[in-house]
Amino acid sequence: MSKIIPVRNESKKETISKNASKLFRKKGFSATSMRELAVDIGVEASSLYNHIGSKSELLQIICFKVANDFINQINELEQIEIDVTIKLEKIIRFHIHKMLEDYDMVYVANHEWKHLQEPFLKNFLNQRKLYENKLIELIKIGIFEKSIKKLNPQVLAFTILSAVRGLEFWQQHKKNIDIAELEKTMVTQLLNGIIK
Amino acid sequence: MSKIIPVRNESKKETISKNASKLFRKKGFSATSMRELAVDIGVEASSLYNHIGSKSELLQIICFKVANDFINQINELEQIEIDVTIKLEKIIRFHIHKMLEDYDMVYVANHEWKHLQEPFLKNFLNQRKLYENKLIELIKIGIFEKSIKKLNPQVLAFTILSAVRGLEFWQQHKKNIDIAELEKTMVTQLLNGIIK
DNA sequence: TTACAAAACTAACGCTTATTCGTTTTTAAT
DNA sequence: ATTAAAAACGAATAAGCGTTAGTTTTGTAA
Repeated sequence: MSKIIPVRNESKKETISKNASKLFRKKGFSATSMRELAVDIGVEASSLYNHIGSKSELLQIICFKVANDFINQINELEQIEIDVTIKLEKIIRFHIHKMLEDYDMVYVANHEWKHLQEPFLKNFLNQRKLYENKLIELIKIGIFEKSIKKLNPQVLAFTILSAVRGLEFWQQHKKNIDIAELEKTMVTQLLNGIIK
Repeated sequence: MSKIIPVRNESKKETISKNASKLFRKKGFSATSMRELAVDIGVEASSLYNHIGSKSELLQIICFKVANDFINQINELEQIEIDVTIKLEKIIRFHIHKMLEDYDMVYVANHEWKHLQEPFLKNFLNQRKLYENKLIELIKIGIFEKSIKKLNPQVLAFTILSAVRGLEFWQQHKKNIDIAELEKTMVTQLLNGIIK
């Protein structure tokens, strides 16, 4: 008989979630079977149900963990009194670090959330919209304070989010690009542009 | 008995592909069943196989149609002798227009390509890399000519691609944002930055 | 050592899946 | 009206799905 062995001080549920993140990212939520997940962990599929409620629950855990991390960060940022442009820079850098640390989970939250069941789907999209709106508000302040160009704040926000959400590419080029250069380049491009 | 009725001068295969694009986008490739697709078209699932070879073939058609469109555009652009920054602007605008015209197909090509079977998967990724490399080369020329800032060309290229690939958000905000403003804002942000 | 709970196992359920088969209906050309 | 091809159908297939039930093994504490 095999066993689920949690690494470090993780619970077994966390171990399963981590493995699920990896598979959901690689194969997609729908194309990943509980039997595959079980093989990956080294246990029978039915044994997983001693620790989790359902396949769907795994997706919930992943998506809301990520959503909360981002909401928390932007909430903290709101409290601090620094220039808007510096806040934007911090947000971009946070996205880059999250994508580095929790690649699988962030990827799944970005790409597989549509397979959440109600009411979790609505809930997740509300969280997302909340985050987007906070970013838009930040940009509006910047425009008001004349530190940011007078452009459509919604588009500016979505472009930043699209750019950082697309950071998956970085995983495949880890060796070529070092993280400090990545950060510097993206922050410069998104905030200052690329044309001399 | 029902029938597959092609609109305009499309073939029936094209009609099926269009419908498949819509469903693959909404539900994902794996979560879309041939029965659902059949219902959408108004026919029995088995009847589809008079026109297509397999579910997988539908994904191939979609992904390679999109890949070819983008490759063709950047190839044409290579021939023209205009400033690099104007080429970049044209590329960004082309992405915006494609996302507007063929939303479902472009979305599927961007998000569901991983479900392609070999050798199509490798083939598609090669096409993608080819496109990315052409964009990187363009940026390198710009840096050499000193019209573009000396930053990591790979990161610059991927950030632009991430930003335009994320243009899905626009579909949900069609009413609020008009396309001319969208184009202007994104081009300005990505090329000139947002800070005054 | 005994006893209990946690967590593994095997086996199965009911359902859905993509696809195939043989047949019938429809369409279009002679 | 006759014929042949195209395209629909219903039924069936084999495989895979998430999940449950009942049972056995394992780990822990008295």
